[in-house]
Amino acid sequence: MKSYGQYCALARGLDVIGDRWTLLIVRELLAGPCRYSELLEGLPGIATNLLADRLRGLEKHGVVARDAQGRYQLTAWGQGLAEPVHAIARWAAPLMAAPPGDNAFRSSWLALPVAVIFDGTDPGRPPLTIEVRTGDTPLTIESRHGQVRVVPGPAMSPDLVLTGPPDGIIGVLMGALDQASAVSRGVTTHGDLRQLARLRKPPGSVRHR
Amino acid sequence: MKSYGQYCALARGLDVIGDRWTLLIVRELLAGPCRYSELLEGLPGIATNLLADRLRGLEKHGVVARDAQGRYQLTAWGQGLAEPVHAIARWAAPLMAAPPGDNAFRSSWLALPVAVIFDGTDPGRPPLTIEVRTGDTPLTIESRHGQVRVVPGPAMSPDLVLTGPPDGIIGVLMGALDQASAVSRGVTTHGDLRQLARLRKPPGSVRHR
DNA sequence: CTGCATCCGGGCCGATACTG
DNA sequence: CAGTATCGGCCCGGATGCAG
Repeated sequence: MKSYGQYCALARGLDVIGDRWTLLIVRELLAGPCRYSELLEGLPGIATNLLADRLRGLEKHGVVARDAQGRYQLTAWGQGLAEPVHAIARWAAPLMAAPPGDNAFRSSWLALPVAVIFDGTDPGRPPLTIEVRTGDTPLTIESRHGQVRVVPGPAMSPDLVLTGPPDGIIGVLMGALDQASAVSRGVTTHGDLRQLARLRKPPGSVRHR
Repeated sequence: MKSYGQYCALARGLDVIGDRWTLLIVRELLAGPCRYSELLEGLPGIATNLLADRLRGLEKHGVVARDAQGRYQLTAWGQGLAEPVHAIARWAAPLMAAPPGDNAFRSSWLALPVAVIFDGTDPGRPPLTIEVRTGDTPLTIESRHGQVRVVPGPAMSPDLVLTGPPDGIIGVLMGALDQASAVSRGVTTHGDLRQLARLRKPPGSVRHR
């Protein structure tokens, strides 16, 4: 992309990450190192040459590097994009109220709303294991040591199991849907939904970065 | 722009603000309502039809609205873009170490680094008035009631006056340049630079949103 | 003068085919 | 598996036109 040619941090930042698809590539890499084919799989709709172009650009700018196995991973500076990405996702949360329609979905993308909803470290947050069955593959949300993280695959002995379409799952995780609304959205639950509320941050609490 | 077609908050957000120039238009509007011609002036390099296109798109999506005088302004939702914009600017701060070269610059763009450096409300922050003479027009940084804001135009009786090129000014505001380095960067100061340090946030302090 | 619309050349995007 | 090559089409950028 052509540079904006402006001496402004926003413009110079967008010179690096403003290209189409670039931040979505970063979203994939925020989950950990990825092979080229994994990126293609996680970015339905991208053309292969564009993915190669973007990765070259990100590597040139020092956002992405190759590891020993040739996988792509974020540099320390690239990891810093978690905050802009979360900020955009938080701002765009109202857009998720519209149903997926024919939009593509990968269950790994749930890591983003989970990071936004269960942000930061909270010593008072209880441990909990949630298995989520939606999209292409099951996934586990784990609350441990006051932090919430997402790992691929099913859980061994989950406290809560959520099954259903992605919009319903996100509504339940956000706390926007109660048990009855969740059912009407096609979400079936095994376990007590109220455990989720204890994972969310109380409003006005201190943010840890 | 074509939609990414993904059920993901980041992708859906970028469907709205991911187009080229869009976030720079938002940057301008974060300073307050703007006429079309003011936007053109603050966005050197943009084509007039693109500005019109982007404004239409932002209006359609509910990010921007017209006020009684026909000026463009952010909606309540659009104001929420301050956080993503600040997050990108914070991430891109290292890119500002490279000198402006032939990049364009507007002194009003200093509002962004000022918002990032002197973020939030801090009751312990002393009142202070700084006049900055750089770029196209002078501008005043005011610390009042624990908050720091930028207003156009010179100050009546500033505690500190900074004159010089934009990269030097930003270095001084960040605290990256001491008095001697500032001079070597072409910045002349009237007043005590140490007053600036009292405006910056102590690391690890609580963030208020 | 403000606030756009139109036109057009060039470059980027998107889909497919192909290769080491 | 991990990209490169190619090509049509759309979007971007710059100049110009024009209505209120």
